[in-house]
Amino acid sequence: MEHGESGGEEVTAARAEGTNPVAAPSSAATATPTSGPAAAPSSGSAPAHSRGNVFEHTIAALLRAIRLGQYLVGDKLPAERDLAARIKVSRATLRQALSELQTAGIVTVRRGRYGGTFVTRLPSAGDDATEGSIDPAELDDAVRFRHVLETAAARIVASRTLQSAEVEALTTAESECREVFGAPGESAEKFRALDARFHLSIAELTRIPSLVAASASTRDRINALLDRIPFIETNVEHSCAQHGEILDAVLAGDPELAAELAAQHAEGTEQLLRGFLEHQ
Amino acid sequence: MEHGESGGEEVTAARAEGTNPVAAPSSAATATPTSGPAAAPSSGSAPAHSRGNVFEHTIAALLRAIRLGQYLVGDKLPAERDLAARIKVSRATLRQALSELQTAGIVTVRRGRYGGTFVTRLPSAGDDATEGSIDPAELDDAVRFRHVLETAAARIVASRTLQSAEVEALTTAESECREVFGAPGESAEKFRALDARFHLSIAELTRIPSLVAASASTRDRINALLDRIPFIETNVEHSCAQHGEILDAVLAGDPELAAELAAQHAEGTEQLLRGFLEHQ
DNA sequence: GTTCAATGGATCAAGTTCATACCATTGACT
DNA sequence: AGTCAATGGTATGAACTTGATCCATTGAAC
Repeated sequence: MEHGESGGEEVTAARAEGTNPVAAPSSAATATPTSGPAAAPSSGSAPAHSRGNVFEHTIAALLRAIRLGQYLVGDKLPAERDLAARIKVSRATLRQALSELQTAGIVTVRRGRYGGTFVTRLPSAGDDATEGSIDPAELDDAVRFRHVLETAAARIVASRTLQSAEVEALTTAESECREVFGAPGESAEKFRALDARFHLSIAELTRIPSLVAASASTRDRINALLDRIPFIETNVEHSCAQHGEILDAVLAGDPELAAELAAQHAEGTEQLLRGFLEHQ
Repeated sequence: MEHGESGGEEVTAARAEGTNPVAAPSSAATATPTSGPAAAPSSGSAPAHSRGNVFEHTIAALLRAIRLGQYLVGDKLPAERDLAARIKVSRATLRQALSELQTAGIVTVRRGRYGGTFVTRLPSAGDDATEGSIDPAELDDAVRFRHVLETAAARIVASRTLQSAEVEALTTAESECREVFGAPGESAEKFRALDARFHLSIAELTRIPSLVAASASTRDRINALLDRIPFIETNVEHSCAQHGEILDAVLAGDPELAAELAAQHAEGTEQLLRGFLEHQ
C-alpha cells in the first residue's frame, strides 16, 4: 500500500483547544451585517505548527498509532532511526518519547541486532486522557466529521472493484474485530484498536491519503471520548453486526446501501456518546 | 512480521498544519503527499510536529488565509498579539513572517493606535509556489478529497434550515464571485479568493469545524495546482454558473441535488487539472 | 568462536522558538 | 494641547530540537 502519506496535514489542526481559525474572530455565519472588511469567512486555519512540545506530540502520535491498531501488542516498531524519520522528529526527541512509553510499560526495548522496540500492552484510557468533562463542541465536531468521512469512504469503496487482496484485508479486519468481541475478558482497548483497523481499512481502500489521515485523526478523537464513558458489551455486539452489514454492502458493490449503513453505524456511536454526555 | 501486513509505518497524520493528535502540520498550503516508504495499514500519519520551520509554516498560514479570501485586499489583520495567539506561534516568529510579507509587498504596516497590518495585494502564484511539475499523486488526493468534502457539505447544508443571515452570507459570496468574473482585467487570484470564500461559506454552515478546516486546507492545495495551469475565462464562467445552481439547490433544501451539483462542480475542476497534467 | 551488520544508548554544539519585558508611535477624545 | 489606550518595534535569556558523531550490545552467519 504505499501510502502516500498524506497529504494532509491540517486536518486536524483545529481541535483541541479552541480551534482555530486564524482568522477572523467573528464568523460570517453569525450574523455580521456589515459586509465590509470584517466579515471574512473564517476558514479554519491551521496553526502554523503544532505547538506544544514536539516531544509531547511525538508521544501522542505513538500512542495514537498503537491505539488505532497500527501496531498491535507484540509488534515491533520500526527502528528508531526510521521511526524518527517517519514521524519527522529527531531521533533524540523520539527517544525521549519512547522512554516515556517504556516507563509506562507500553513498550519494551531490546538492544542489539534483531532488537528493537516492541509493543507490550495497549495504552489504557488513563495513559493519555485528559480529565474533566467532555466538551460538547468537541464531541459534536468529531462525531459529525466522522459521519461525513465514513459515509463517503463506504460509498467510494463500494463503487470500486476490489482486488482479492483488498477483499481479504477487509474480511480479515471484520472477523478479527468480531472474534475479540466473542472472547470474554478482552479489553475495551483491544476492541477499539481492531474496530479502528476495520474502519481505517475501508478508508484506505478509497486510495485518498488525506481521507485516511483525516479518518485516523477523527477516529482517535472519538476513541478518546469513548474512553470517558462506560464500556457496554451490548454496543460492541451491535457494532460488530453493523460491521458485517457494511462489509457485505461494500463487497456487493452497493454504494448507497454501504453509505447508509455506515451512516447508521456512525449515528449509533453518536447517540451513545450524546446519551452519556447529557447525563454527566 | 508483526502482524502481518503491514509494514507499518506512519504514525499518523494529519495535514498541514494542524494536527493534533500529534500531528502536525505540515505545510499547510503546499501539501506534500510524498508517497512514503512503505505501507502499512498506514493510517495516515502525522508528522509529530510541523517540521520545517515554524517560521515558514507561519508564512504559509498567512498566505493561505489571504489567498482563500479570509482577508481581502484592504482588510486589516488582527493585532500581532492576537494573531500570534490564533496561529499559535510567538509574536517574535509571527513578526518574522509578517516582515517577509511586508517585503513582498503583500501587506503594509502602520504603527500607533488604529494602526495595524493591512493587506495591500493578493499573493501571486510566484509568491509561494513550488516549482517543477505537478505531482500526480498530490493532484489525485487533493481533487478526490475535495470531492468528498464539498459533496458532503452541500448535502448537509441543504438539509438544514438556514437563518436569514446565513442565506445572506451565501448569496453575497455567490454574487461577489460572479461580479468579479464580469469585470475585465480582474486577476485569477481575486477570483480564486472569492471562489474559495463561497465554498468555505458553505462548509462553515455545516457547523463542523473540522470539515471547515479540511476544506480550507484542501481548497488551498487545489488553488496551488490551478496556479500552475493557464487561467481560462470559459472555466470561470462555467464555475460561476454552477455556483448559482448549487446555491439554488441549497436554498431550496434539496440535499441530493445540492450534493450532485457540488460533485459535478468538483469534477469540472478535476478534469481541468487532469487535462493539463496529462499534457504537461 | 569470530565477524559483522543492525539496532539501541549517549553526548554536544548550533540553531530555533518562546516568553516576557519594555520602548515608540499614533490619533481619538477631552 | 494633553491624555491615554491600542498597536507596532526591539531586546534578552531560557528552553527546546535538531543533526552529527561515536559507543555498546546482540545474535545470525560463517
